[in-house]
Amino acid sequence: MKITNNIVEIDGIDKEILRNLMEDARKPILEIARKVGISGAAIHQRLRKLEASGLISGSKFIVNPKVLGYSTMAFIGIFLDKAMSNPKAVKELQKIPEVLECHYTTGNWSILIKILCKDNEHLMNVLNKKIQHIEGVSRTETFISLNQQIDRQISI
Amino acid sequence: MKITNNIVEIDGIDKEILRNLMEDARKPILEIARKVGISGAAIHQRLRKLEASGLISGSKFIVNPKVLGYSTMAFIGIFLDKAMSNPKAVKELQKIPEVLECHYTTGNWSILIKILCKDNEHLMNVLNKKIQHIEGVSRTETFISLNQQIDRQISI
DNA sequence: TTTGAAATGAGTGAAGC
DNA sequence: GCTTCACTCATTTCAAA
Repeated sequence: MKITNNIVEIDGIDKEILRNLMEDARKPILEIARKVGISGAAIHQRLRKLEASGLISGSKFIVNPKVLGYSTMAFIGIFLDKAMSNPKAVKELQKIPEVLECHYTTGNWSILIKILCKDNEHLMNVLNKKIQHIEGVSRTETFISLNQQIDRQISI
Repeated sequence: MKITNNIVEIDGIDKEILRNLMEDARKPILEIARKVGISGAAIHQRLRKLEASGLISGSKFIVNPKVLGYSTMAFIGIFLDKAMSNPKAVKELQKIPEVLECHYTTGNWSILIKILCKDNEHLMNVLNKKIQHIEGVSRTETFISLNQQIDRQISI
């Protein structure tokens, strides 16, 4: 592992370890060890270094929202009255559990959010009863995702 | 666990298990067992059922792209000549590793993608040399994320 | 950075309530 | 659906190369 300008460079074994764990966070270290041909203890130590470098920010179980009845995903562009209102608006958006992502963006809107609802009615309620009521929000534009065709992490 | 209309409903213990593993996929089952007060084997059995129900779609290590030098995230709205071109365009987008998400959306564009690049120059190259060259792509609109303020999964 | 060995702790499956 | 028990396997640490 090499660090230049706060950018980490990793070698092929680290990449192999990460690729395996990015696919399945519970894959046993020993199994990876057998695959890449070094001892489990070595992998263990490499992982500690990767964590210390900040490259690994954790691990997550992925739940399938559709099985819980959440099948409407949408992007919403939000216009704010003044740029000033941003931190306050984000604080309010945090409180809405349906909001999965929130980006401060260049271009048309001040904020772009990704939201996940059960159905269109649920989406409408969140929009009209929650988002539109946030102080500073003047207008919104909604784009419903009819189908998500790609969903992945950075490739290593 | 109850299943109605293909929608799964889970009880408080399942929620507790999922919440723990969504936060840290490698958290030992026995540790969760001690927290929620039932045996490890019982948790193990519940997890098998949750997997079988399709609620759990796997687990992932999360890498921090900034540490690898990827610090420019953007959303790009893509206009396609004809709706027909969609499957072909998606196939081409699949081949571009910088593309993390791809949604077929209602509204202005045919497609909305999320993309992660090292810097603005890298983003410009992907746009001009890859995306604009895809057959059927007529125009694009780019929104750079200056700051991602929320990033989470569905709340359980 | 790697290794092997040793100790602790976790995952798994069967049987019984 | 939970429990306990027995077994196997993984994780973690450490000293040494």
